[in-house]
Amino acid sequence: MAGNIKFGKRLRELREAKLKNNPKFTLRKFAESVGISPTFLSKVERGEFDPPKAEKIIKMAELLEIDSDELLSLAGKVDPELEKIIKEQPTALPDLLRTVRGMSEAELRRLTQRARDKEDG
Amino acid sequence: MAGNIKFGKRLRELREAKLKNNPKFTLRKFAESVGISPTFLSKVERGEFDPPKAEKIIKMAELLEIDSDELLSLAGKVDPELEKIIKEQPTALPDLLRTVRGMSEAELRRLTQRARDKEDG
DNA sequence: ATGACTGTTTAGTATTAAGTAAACGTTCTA
DNA sequence: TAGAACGTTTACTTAATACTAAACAGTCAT
Repeated sequence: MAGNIKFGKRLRELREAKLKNNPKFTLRKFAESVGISPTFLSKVERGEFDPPKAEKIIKMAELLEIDSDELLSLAGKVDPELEKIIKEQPTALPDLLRTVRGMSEAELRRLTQRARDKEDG
Repeated sequence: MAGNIKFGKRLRELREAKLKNNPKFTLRKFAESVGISPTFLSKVERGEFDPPKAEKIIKMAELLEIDSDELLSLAGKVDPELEKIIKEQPTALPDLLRTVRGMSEAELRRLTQRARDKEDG
């Protein structure tokens, strides 16, 4: 119930942009497509309620045709799929994450590229 | 309430090993040190209740003088600190994790070592 | 044979997250 | 001037997680 206004503002912005050329993006209709009540969406968009759970946020991102990581991040949540990935390597991946903590985004991108190279080659 | 017997069995094993040369590790006293009731610990150790939340598991690992990742992993949980790390790089780290998914532990260790080298050098 | 300490059982409670139904005032259209 | 649709408000609900207090039965030392 604390309310995250950044998430809400961005969501309304994205939804209203879509609404301009698609009448399926009214608050009521969008809420229905996502699987939540208009009541709840209204309050979330105005920061009166916390963002919905990750699953609903991912659904929203799909409908809005954007990358779900942006909305998840604004909501202060992490894609639950990442938790699954970590659980598949429950000692090596925590170690990796703790090691890369503090690295810049560019460094992380280079490391990711190197990991990808390994996979392919 | 499902009950995770592997976590419980291992916990009891570790606690009873400690108890052999330290009377502070009875079920009641250990429960108190961790900050949970003996009722709850008894049921958790016998797999009748789900493991406690991550924070309590980490406290247990400290008291037992073991690496918390083992217990967290048995409990099917992830160190909440990792979520914080991901949120610090909310696009690069999800990408990295999705990229390394499926890599063997040895490969992950090599990658971690490379990340560490970069940091130091 | 009592008191002190075990772990266990019975019977629940507390907290938090994640929402909802229905009515309301406003605007737009027919 | 009625009907339909919009976003909002009021007043609660539901579901899951994470536990707890108190009584109980067994063991051990005194």
